[in-house]
This record gives sequence, C-alpha cells and structure tokens, in this order.
Amino acid sequence: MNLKELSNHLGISPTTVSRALGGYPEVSEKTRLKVQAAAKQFHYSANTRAKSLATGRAMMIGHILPGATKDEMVNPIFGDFLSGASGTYTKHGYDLLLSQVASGDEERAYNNLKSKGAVDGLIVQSPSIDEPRIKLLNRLGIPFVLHGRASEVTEPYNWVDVNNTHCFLRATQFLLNLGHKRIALINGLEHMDFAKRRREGYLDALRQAAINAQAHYMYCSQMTEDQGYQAACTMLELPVPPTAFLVSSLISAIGVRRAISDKGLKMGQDISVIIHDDDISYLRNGRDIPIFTATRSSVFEAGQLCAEMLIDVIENPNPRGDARHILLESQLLVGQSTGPAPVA
Amino acid sequence: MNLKELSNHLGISPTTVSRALGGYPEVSEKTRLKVQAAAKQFHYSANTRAKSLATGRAMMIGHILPGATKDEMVNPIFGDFLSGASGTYTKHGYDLLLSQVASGDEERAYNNLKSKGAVDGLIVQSPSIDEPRIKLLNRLGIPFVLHGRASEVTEPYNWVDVNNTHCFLRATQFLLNLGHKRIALINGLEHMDFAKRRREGYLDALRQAAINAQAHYMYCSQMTEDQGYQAACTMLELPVPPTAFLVSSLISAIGVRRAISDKGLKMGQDISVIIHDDDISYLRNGRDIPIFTATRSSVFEAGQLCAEMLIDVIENPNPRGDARHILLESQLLVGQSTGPAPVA
DNA sequence: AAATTCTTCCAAAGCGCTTTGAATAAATCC
DNA sequence: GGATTTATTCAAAGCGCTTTGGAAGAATTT
Repeated sequence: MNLKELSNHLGISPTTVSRALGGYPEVSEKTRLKVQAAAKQFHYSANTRAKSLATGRAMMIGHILPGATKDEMVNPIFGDFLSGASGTYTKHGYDLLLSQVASGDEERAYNNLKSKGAVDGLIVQSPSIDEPRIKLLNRLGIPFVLHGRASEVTEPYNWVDVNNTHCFLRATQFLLNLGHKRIALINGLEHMDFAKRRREGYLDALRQAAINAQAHYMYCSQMTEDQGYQAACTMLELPVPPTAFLVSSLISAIGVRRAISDKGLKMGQDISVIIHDDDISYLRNGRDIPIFTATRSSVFEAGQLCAEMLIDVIENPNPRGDARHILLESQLLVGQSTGPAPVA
Repeated sequence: MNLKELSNHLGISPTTVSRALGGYPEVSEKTRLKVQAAAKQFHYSANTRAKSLATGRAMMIGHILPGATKDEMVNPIFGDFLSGASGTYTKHGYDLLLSQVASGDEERAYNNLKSKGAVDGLIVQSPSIDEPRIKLLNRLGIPFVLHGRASEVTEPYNWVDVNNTHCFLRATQFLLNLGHKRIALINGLEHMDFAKRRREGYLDALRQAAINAQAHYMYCSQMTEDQGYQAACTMLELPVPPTAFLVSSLISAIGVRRAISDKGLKMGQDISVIIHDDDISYLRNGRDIPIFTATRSSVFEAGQLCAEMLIDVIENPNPRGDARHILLESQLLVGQSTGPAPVA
C-alpha cells in the first residue's frame, strides 16, 4: 500500500494524506483522524527511500565497523555502544547504517557515503592520538561526533569522552594510599588516544607521590585476555615485581587474574588490581560487590550521548560552527581486587 | 554532483551516463571510458535513495538488535557476527541497517520495516525453541535467514547453524574417555534452541555410556561470567561434586575457572572443563595452546555464510520456495583445561 | 542503390513521496 | 450583499535515478 493507493481509497488527494500523517496544521481534524485510521488499518507507512529523496534527508546515521579482515579485532565495547546509540536513533526516527571500511580506504569510503547520500551524519570511534578522520570528515563537510578525543588534533570537532586522565589519576592515587609503591600499567595500544590519556593520569599520580615511573612496569597492546596474561606473567617474573596492576580493560584484567593465580598468588591480597570498566552488558564486573575495583563509565550511555549529540548537530547546525563536547566522569568502585600493599 | 550535472558536463544524455556506469552493453567503449573517467574525477556515485526508488531494491539488509533497555544483554557474539556479515554485504554492494526492536513489538516493527521498503531482507539471531519470528516473517513475505534453528517450528525457513548436538556429544564423550563420570553442564537459557540441542548431545553421550543424568549437574542461565561462577560454586559445594564441566560459552567458563581457583583446585587436573568457543576476536581462547579444551566454530564465518545465503535468497528467489540450510561442524580442540578424571 | 539490421544514443515516463502555489468553500467584515 | 479573510483541499512540479520505446546513423545485406 502506498500513498496514492491510500489516498484513492479515501477519496482524498495524496497531498492531504501526506499532510495529515505528517502532522501539518493545514488539514482539518476530521480528515486527519480518518486518514490516520486508514493508515493504521492498512499498515501504511511512507516509503523511506521516496521520502528521503523528496526531503533530502536520509534519516540515517552511519557507524563504521573497522576491519574487513578477520584479524582486525572487533572492539568488545562495540555492541553495547551500538545498542545505546541505536535506541536513541529509533526514538528520533533515525536508522543506523553499519558500514565496513577497510583501513586505508577511508577517504574513498567516506566520500562515497556522502555522495551516495546514504547518511546524514557519522559516528567515529576509537580515535588515535592524531586521528586523521577528523580532518577528512571536516573537509568533506559530513557532520560527525567522535567517541573519544584526539589530543594532537587542533581543528574543532564534536566529541563525547570519558575523563581518562582523571580516572587513572584517581585509580593510581587509590593504590598509592593503600601503600603500593610498585604499580604497573597494562594499557591499550600506544597510539590510541585513551591509552595516552590514561598513562598521563598514571604518571601524574606517581609524580605527585614522588615515585619514578619504571618502563618495565608499563605495557601497551591490544586489550585481550591473552595479552593481559602475558604482560602480567612477565612483570611478576621481574626481580622486583609490582604489587599492583592498573589495567585498561576488564578483558585484559581477566588475563592478569589468571597470571596471578597461576603464580599461586591471591588477587586483592598479594597483588592488587584496578581496572577501567566499560560496564558492558555481557561482561559484568561481578554482581553485588565488583570483582575488580574499577573506574566505571557506561559505554552504553556514551552511545546514547553520542547519538543525541549527532542528531542535535544534524538538526540544529550551529551557525557559528563551534563544536559540542561532553566530558564524562567515571565512578571509582571498590571491589575485591584491591587491598593494602604487602609489607614484605 | 548528480547524474544530470555529470551528463551536462559531458554533453551526453543521463540515460547513457547511467548505462555506461551501470555496465550495460548498449554503449560504446569509448563513451564508457569517458564517462567513467569523469565519474571518478568528480567523485560521482549514484544517490542510493534515488537508485533504490527507481529499481525497487533497497540494497540494504536489516539486522535486529535486541534490547531497547540497558538490562537486555547484548550478545557477545554480536560484534563478530556483524563484522563477518557486513564484509560480505560490502562485497555485494549491500549495506547493513541495524534496527533496535523492543521485544513484544516485533510484529509492528517488522511490518514497518517492510512497508517502509527499508530493507530487502533480514537476518534473525538467537532463536528460541519455538521462535515466533519465523512464522511472522514468512507471513509478511520478508526474505530472511536464521542464525540457528528452531526445533519446534515446522514451516520452512533458511538457516545457518552449528551442529550443536553433535558438538556436545563429542565433547561429553571426550570427557567420558578421560574417565570422568560426573560431568556437569552449564548451559545457556533453557528456551534457547542451541541450549536445548547441546543438552541433547550431552544427554545422548551419557545415555550411551549408561550414566544417569543428574538434575543438579545441569544449569541454565544467561551466559555471563558471574552466572558461570555461581553455578560452578554451587556444584563444587555438592556432597559429590562433578569432576568435569561442559560450558556453553567462554565467558561463563571464565567464571567457572574463577570458582575452581577460589576453591583451591587446579583446572585441567582436579577439574576438567570443555567449552564451546565461538572464536570471538576480542576473546581468543589462548594463543597457541587453547586455555580451554573447546568445540570451536567461528561466529565470524557464520556471519559471512548467513549474509551470502540471504543475498542469494534475495537475488535468486527459489521458485519452488524450498529453504536453504547450512549445518556447520565444529572442531574439537584440545587445550589445557582437560585431563584424566582424578582417581579419588 | 535500396532495404535491412546493428549500434549507439536519447526523450520521457515513472519510482513514491513532499511541497509550492493555486483553487474552492466557508466564514468574517464593512 | 458584495468584498475580504480564513480554512481546507488539491494539482503539479520535483527529488535523482533507471528503463522503456524510439530514433538516428553506421554497417551489412540483397
């Protein structure tokens, strides 16, 4: 059933039907009700493609899925972030287009997305320190919101980010207050912006406590269970091993826990661990009492916020062109994985 | 730049330009090359909405994201499955529309998706034993492929599934051969089809070995770390605890491992564990030697296969209407989590 | 050389919607 | 009561593309 058929059936012009359904004022209440009833009865809803062709608005937001090959890892936060964003889109009448872009092919892909008129805006995730996509998208004039920030990029852009530096500053201080002096940092890939900021927070806290940072207490890699395990094993083998770990992800921390227990040590007693917890739905950090003491910030909510910001940017483009920002603070939740530094 | 502008620029009619770019034969090689060059130069690519309005094909596949609320868990396999599917769509010129549908609202939502003409087909995931969406989509006449099967649904539908029964039959036999007699099953939610099939495989193997299944050795729940932990704790507290666990997911198994080590036991020695491993990119089951002995089947590949099947269904609708099926077998990989049953 | 077939190109219709500008009917005014 | 508003409704154009049905010119046949 399309507009024409529906209007024929009702004996009303397509114009009026369209207006009645669109909520325009220049149509009497009587006809509006009649039209709405008929639309419901026949399960009529306007064809998206025709509608957006006529209006020039795609009513679609693009998200980019990294990795065209199996080896490129899907970010574990991906699902929950998407879930948050998607709910917001639905509420505002937008749909979500998921596009896979091979790294290196961004320019062509984004250009294409724009010229095809497939999306009204984009969400960009996992920025590196000098994220090149910002410049690219600004140049192409595609509205976008970045989930995270890019320290070295000076041009303006919209972002939603967690205060990573402050999170890790607090987490480190928490460990210092428990008497830990040898604190290790198991972080994400070095060129990622969040990893850089977390390291800064960690280093700031050490500096304030007049403790020298040690290179062999710092590790950067993909945040997998296995990498966490390897890193922790290596560090626990050191002549002077750390007494506490600061871990950038729950998944890595699971590996760290495995290393600790393999070594016959007890987490929360012999070795303390603090993680950053994205509050992923399928990877809850314990039930009542968190397994890991954690700085927590929900990635689901971040998805919602990014989506809302992007819709706002699309629907109310700022004439002055200044960018929107949201900086989230995280909670510091005490769990079972931290305790006073062993006196040994 | 749109078709008209491009054709004006070239001094060629829109018709010819469209055909040249579309690869139709009724255009000379010379003009085709000219057109292609100009298209590249001006970054022209056809407006998706206009194109699909004209052709009647959306060139879009819908995936449904469960859960409009934060409480509904996002399936951990979601990202990798999507990644596999998405790559396949891109290769075939399709895009992926991700839609969030509140449970209970399916009928309206699917109907809408269809009448809006937003998608050419759908992928349906996580079927329950009597999955009602099959009937609904068949009735609506929307092409779809189910990832999984629905035991109690008799009408035809297309599916891609792992041979869950056989996987768990083999896994159980593997444990039996190691001398285990008290084998526990920590499974997914009871109404899920995969959970039912895995239980069947498990029960079949026990029956063949003339072992009576024990209700208190079987547990069903969401497959989270915490649930795995709780279930394992409970069972290890039994007067006669199991000597081996069969676990439906790597995530639950991480909880099981935690329970085992909390109890002061050693996995692979005191207690054996076999899991089903979906080979998720961010949750690799160890590096060289698997941590957990596992039945492995890549969900990334399943995504690819579902996508290919759906595109085939859309592009070559079977006049006889018979359904397509792919049944995948999994590998049984031996890792560090299994060993002979303790003699005690 | 005229008739026929290809080859290559184009004008125009149509996909299903929104929206502008105009027309009609009803209501208000002087 | 005729002129002017106001409230409703509609016809038609247009969004950017594909595709049908020709048309013009070149190549082939008789």
